Amino acid sequence: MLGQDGAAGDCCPALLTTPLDEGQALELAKVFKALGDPVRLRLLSMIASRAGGEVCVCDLTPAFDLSQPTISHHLKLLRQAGLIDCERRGTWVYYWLVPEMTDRLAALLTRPSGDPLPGRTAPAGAAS
Amino acid sequence: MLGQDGAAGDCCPALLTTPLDEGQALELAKVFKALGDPVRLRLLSMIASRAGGEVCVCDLTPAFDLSQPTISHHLKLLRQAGLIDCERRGTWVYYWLVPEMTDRLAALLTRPSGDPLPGRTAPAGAAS
DNA sequence: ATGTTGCATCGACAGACATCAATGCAACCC
DNA sequence: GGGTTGCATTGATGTCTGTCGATGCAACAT
Repeated sequence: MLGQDGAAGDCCPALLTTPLDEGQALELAKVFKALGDPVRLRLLSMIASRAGGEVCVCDLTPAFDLSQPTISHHLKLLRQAGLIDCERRGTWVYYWLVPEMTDRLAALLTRPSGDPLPGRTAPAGAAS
Repeated sequence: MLGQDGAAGDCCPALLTTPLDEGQALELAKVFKALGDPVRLRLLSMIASRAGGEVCVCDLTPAFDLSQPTISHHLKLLRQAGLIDCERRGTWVYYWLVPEMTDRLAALLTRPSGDPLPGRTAPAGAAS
């Protein structure tokens, strides 16, 4: 997976400075695909911004005009992407953010400040 | 769009600290959806990491086992998402990264360091 | 003008995905 | 026990999406 590759020389795929290989691209795409839906984005946002760090599903479902199974499905995808995790406690199930994953994505999308993206040399006919 | 809302009180959607509203979620989802495909991720990575800041399509296409129309299609989606831009120069078309967009995404996924995500209080029955 | 090359667009098609109603299952309450 | 509530899973269905071959169009070469 993408969340446990602290093994050898593969610390961070470096999206913006080195061409991604196929394997990395496949893993990463799964996570971004999970973020590529407005319902899941709102779910993630509601979970992440919750004081206490946890949300009960029963607090999420009524915020949408969608059936309960649909919300459950979206939560499952977010969990499979490693973005959230959950636990059953008595009758209710609580979800929380996995900040390590969002941290990783943020790092991927951050360009190194020292020797940043080449910054393309003003193209010939682009002045206008 | 998402790239020009420097207007009033909407500087940055704040994915992780405030619940996203439906409109913001829809716009953001378009961008993440564009990133949610391994081919597009590799294309973006190849474009972003290119010395000089630009890549000719003719340098991208042969790197994939896909037809030329398919690559063209993916480039179009990345461009519509605001992640890259392009320009025709003579016979060739050159693409480059729009760093403002990746910067914005990185900011969205970065949790505020001062008073960060509540950091959930160790759940009651989770000690095992 | 004619041919060639680089890239975008079109139309078609198979596979993936979001959604729902129905059902299953666990935990609680009586 | 039986009933109820909270959530996940299943199966079905309509829509979206990745892919291709065929075609169109612009720029260059001869």
